[in-house]
Amino acid sequence: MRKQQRKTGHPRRRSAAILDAAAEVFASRGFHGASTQDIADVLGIRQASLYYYFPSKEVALEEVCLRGVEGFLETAISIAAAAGSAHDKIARLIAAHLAPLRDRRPYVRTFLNERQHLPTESRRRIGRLSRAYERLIEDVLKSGVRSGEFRHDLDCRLAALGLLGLVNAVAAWHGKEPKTTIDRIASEYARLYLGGVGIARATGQRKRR
Amino acid sequence: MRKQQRKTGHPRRRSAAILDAAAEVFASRGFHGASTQDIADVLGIRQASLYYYFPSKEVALEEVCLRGVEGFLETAISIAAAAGSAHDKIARLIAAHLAPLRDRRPYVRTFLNERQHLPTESRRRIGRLSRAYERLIEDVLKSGVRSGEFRHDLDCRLAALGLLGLVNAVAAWHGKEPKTTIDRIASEYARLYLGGVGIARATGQRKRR
DNA sequence: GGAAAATTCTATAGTTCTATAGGTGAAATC
DNA sequence: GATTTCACCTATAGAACTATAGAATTTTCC
Repeated sequence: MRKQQRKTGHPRRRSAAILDAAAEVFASRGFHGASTQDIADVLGIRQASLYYYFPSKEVALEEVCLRGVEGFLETAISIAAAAGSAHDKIARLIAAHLAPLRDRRPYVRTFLNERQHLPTESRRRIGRLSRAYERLIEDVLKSGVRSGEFRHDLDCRLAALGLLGLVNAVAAWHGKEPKTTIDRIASEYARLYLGGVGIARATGQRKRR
Repeated sequence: MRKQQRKTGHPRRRSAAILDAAAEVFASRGFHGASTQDIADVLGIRQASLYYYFPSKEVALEEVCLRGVEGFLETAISIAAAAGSAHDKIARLIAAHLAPLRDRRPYVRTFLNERQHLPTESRRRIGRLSRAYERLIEDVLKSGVRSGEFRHDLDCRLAALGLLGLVNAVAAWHGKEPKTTIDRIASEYARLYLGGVGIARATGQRKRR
């Protein structure tokens, strides 16, 4: 008399679906706002059945957050290490930072908004990752200042934080904004960040009213 | 055998202190992560005593969020309506947006991060406010494009969202970053947003007065 | 000093939520 | 075709949390 339909398939597939559901629910309602019941509802299984896949809600958060950050630092390191102008590197860093939003937005959002609720240990570990990432951006900016590409009086720390604010905010609205592909955002933001909103290479002073 | 010290003073004072505590706790642990017990602990009173000041935790969130947004739209409207270049308006909008972080950061943070948990009605109301605010920024950008101050191919919608991302992120780290005053952030971000990180000199953001 | 108002207390009902224990049927393996 | 493993199930213990009721204490005001 069971009316549920079993999902057959490889175990990998199923745990992935479980984690997807958790990410979805954590992203939209927040870790504490989401109950394990909510996650189970998405999957069409019973609340207690989730505990076959993870030992606690907190561990589920850890796994989601982990998938939310994975790759970020590595990719950024390889971009920074490659040859090229600071200009190009910043543009590539922006594109690489936004790319994961295409196929794992709920994971990224959960990482960004809910990592503060991780247990102390993993929160610290992830905090170190974040700081390394920030420093890496800051270093690229500094190298751009040294090479003369960027303003000599640029506050690289503030500029790095600004860049992160700019790109991280995308996770919050992308998907709701119509007709805005990740590619488009990346190229527009790169332009914005590198050259500002103004007319970058105009010769004369703008007219003022 | 009561060891607590009563805070005497005007009723206004006391309710303000209660709301401060709620804002503090909501900002640092999130609405659902914060218990009424946590708020009471900050104040040194019993959990149930809070219900003398508000009828439910949700209403407390409403009041905190309301104080978190109040003034934003009004200030922005008057900046947009005033005379001056689009350049100046953007700079002033940035400064005005950051100003409340000086004296009500927990309120602003709670608004930014927890408004999604407001009951439907007030969430909608506040949603409308936010959208009006976004549109206003977008309009200033558009006027800058028309006047020739900004790039003719600027995507004003994206640029407006970018500006908001930039400034809203400050709420998350200001206070932890050492030696970074709101004034300094405002002027550096205005420069960044208007002229980018590169050595653009075209548009007259020079200080004159 | 005494009445009224304001503020906090104790005690607890009632709900919601996480997590555990043990069972069941289907699928995979031998 | 018997056995083991997998992926769920039911039932519930136990903790945490919101909110109410009514008493007690402190402060304000005359």
